[in-house]
Amino acid sequence: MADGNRSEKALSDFESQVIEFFCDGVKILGLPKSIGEIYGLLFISPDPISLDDLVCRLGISKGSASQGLRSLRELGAVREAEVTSGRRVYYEPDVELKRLVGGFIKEQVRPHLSSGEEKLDSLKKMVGDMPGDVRSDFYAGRLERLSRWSSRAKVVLPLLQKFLGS
Amino acid sequence: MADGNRSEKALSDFESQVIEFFCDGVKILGLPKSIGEIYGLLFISPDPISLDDLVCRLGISKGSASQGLRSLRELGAVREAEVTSGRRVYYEPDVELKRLVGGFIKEQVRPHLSSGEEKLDSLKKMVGDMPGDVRSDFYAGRLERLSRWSSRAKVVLPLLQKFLGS
DNA sequence: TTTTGAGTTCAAATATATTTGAACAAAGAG
DNA sequence: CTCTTTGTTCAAATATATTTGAACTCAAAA
Repeated sequence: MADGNRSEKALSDFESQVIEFFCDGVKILGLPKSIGEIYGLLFISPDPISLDDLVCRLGISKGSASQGLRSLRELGAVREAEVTSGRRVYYEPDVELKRLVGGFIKEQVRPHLSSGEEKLDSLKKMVGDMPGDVRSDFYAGRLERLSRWSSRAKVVLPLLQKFLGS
Repeated sequence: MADGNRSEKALSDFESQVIEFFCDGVKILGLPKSIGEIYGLLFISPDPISLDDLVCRLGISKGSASQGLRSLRELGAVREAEVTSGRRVYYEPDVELKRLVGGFIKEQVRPHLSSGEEKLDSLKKMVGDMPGDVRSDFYAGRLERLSRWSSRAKVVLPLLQKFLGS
């Protein structure tokens, strides 16, 4: 059933530019370009899109599309649509800034903060075991400062999400 | 004048771990590892440090050290110390979270936001020139949403800096 | 059960970003 | 003025990250 209606066409100039817009965006976040392409196309498409659509329209490999979609689902930026015509899965974007930011913080930021705090604790222990001289006092002060940075971040992140939810 | 007192020694285990801590940190921000190494050593050193010290102690090239220092100065994360014994320049870190975040926002975030807004305007113009059908209404809605994201960001960033300054 | 098609995985290929090092510039010392 | 020392630049080398594509799994259809 060759479906002339659907989306196998090349990207329009408009679509390309929207996609490029998102590529720029995800680059700032340190995510790969393909993620931006996929989310961009989903974002600007009125109807849900399947993996094969992404492959055809963006001209990327099935592997890229599959991995990109997984990352986006993990971030909560994309979800399966209800459609499910036949066996194929269709996807649609989550377009709520609050949820996008929340997902990014939860997946990309918090894990780093946690592991950072563990390392900080281990460093503090090292300083505790040092002979107490001027230098170890300096070190303790610096580590204290890092702890303060970390708790600031822990206070600010939820606040940030709250502000973006309005 | 071989100065046995100063810093040509290999990094202590403690110093290495602090530096690694900062390398992890800058990676999240999408900055190169050498930036983390340089800032890390400055952060944990009681006294200002010269470019040559960085080269010797971190085992990086002069080129890397020079470029890394420049980036850090542009970010406002590092400044020249008063010392200036002889012709050599010594550096010290800025350790105020508020200023570090402020510099990062100003140098890395705002430029992207600005160029993003320009691209958005151009996209809106494209939609304005489209024949007015259902699809162009959808596009206009999506672009409107992007505009809202952008203004949210512009409100939140100064707020963020304010909170970190307390 | 066998076949078909959607989707995943991962090692190799590619693309991108960082680091190096040698040539160069600038400025004080002799 | 010339020599030395300090630091910069940038093309090439290296390291890192992403993308591809072929082999695979899984589940539904025949």
